[in-house]
Amino acid sequence: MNFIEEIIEEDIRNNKNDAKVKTRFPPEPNGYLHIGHAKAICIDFGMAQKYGGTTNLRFDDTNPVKEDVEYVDSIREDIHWLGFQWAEEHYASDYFEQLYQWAEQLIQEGLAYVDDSTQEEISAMRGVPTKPGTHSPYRNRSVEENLDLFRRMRAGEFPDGSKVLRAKIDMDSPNMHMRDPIMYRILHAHHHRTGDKWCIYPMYDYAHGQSDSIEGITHSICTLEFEVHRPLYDWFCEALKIHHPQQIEFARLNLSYTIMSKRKLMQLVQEKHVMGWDDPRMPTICGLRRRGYTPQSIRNFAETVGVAKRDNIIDVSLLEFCAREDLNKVATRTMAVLDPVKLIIDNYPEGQTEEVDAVNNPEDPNAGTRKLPFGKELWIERADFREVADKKFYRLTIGSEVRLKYAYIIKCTHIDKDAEGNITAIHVTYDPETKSGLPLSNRKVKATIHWVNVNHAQEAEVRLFERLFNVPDPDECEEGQTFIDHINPDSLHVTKAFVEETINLNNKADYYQFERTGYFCVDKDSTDGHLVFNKTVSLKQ
RNA sequence: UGACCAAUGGUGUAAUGGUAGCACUACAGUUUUUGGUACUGUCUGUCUAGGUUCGAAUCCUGGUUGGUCAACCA
Repeated sequence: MNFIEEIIEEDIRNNKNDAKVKTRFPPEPNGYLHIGHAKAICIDFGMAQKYGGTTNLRFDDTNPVKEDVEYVDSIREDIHWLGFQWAEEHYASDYFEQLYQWAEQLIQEGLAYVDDSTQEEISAMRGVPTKPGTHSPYRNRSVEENLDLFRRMRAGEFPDGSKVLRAKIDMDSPNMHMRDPIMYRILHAHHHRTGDKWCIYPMYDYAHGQSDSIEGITHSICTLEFEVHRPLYDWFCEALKIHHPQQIEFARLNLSYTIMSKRKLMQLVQEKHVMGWDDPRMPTICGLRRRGYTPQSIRNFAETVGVAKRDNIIDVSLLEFCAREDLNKVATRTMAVLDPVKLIIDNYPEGQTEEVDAVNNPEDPNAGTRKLPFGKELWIERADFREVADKKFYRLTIGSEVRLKYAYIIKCTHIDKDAEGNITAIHVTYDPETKSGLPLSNRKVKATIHWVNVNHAQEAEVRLFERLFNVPDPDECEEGQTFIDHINPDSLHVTKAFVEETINLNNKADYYQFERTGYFCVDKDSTDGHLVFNKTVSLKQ
């Protein structure tokens, strides 16, 4: 049981909130969701599910200059894809009028004032964490003057940045957020939902807790950096005498060999270090989706990393483990040769083709079988043959035997080479008595290799991905460096492969395992005559 | 020279005063028509110094280390 569950169970025992649980996931629509958000989503929705409650989706759209509907749509899609359904969809901007009324109420009670100081002056008066701040000369304006000014702010009488509304709290507080925090700023900006109705916009601290309160949220779960905001969250709820949700903070997810900051991910996209937000190398949810991760694997990952308050860097190998674990159960097996070399069965009848049975998924009997065309000339992996083999290599070498999966046991006799010494063909003989299913096929051989028929395979593009960064913590930089300097210049390899001809856009599985190689999925760049596969993750070697 | 938060194997995370466990990683072995899967095993841990207690990873005090906070961002 994690510490959030402990808090919730304690609250239920004490019949707090009538023993109900209601959470929310509150993204700002200013970027795409990433694996860190996936963790938060799994916690927000997971806690409510576990305790019989519901979860709202609320867009924290209080800053019109950064936000856009493009992001709203992608966020909705990503949450659904992950497998969660929100009870209600809300927008902080839906509460602007209520928030405004509450602001007037605080002014009436002498708890808020309009400040004409410049940004620089306010910053200077706020002081530093180790030294108290000083009072603004506007701090003791009358209620009437404050009210008049605030109403004229709303009416649009003042230019951007000329005035702000501040809460009157404590300029001596060791917590910077309590030093008369700004509640409203003037922004003559077009909002993606409210249009030009408003020219003053509430700050996060003035909007978030009250939005939670309006929705009747019981447990407002967020990341650690908001811990210092909690006294302010509490202050507004108390000052307004409204329902007071409990803010609970947990440590955000960090993943080795990647970055998680929205700003930096945006930079990767804008500077074209990647193909887009959904580039399979990106830690975004849409990137992982395109990479071939299953929603289940991401949910398992979020469950496995746990929830605590200590800073962490999760090893990407755990994410990869979760991918393999789920993909092993659901991926359709197929034969694909990524680095082909021709194999010729010299004693196999010229022009003959026979069908062999192949299992679609050994982990799932219901997945059935399919027929594969076997013949005299096959493609096999170049790496499955070695001219000089050491003891640990037990695949094909001159004089040795291996099994061609679902077909025959073969023995290598000799090889052809070109002028440069590259192997152009591998000659073998087969034993007709060893066809899979026949009694003699049970003979022990050291290895089984995969193949595709030269005359039946189709060519496909395969995109292989390496880590986007070549250091575990790309944010750790030497003087004068940035995370950009840690980008792995070799993170994308595009190659041609031969795959079974049965796969096409009308007849494709969601997830494939290329036997003995790894997990792959069909990329959206595919067209009818040209399949593109993305490698999700290798099989464990 | 501030306040707040946190410290358990290489990485995460449990143990809520009573046998330090689990997962990943790494390495061995068994099974296998995928060098996959499954199964078994091995290695490695309570930041530090005191205190309370029959007994401390757990409670207390000091220290050390890491993180957060000084946007009209969220």
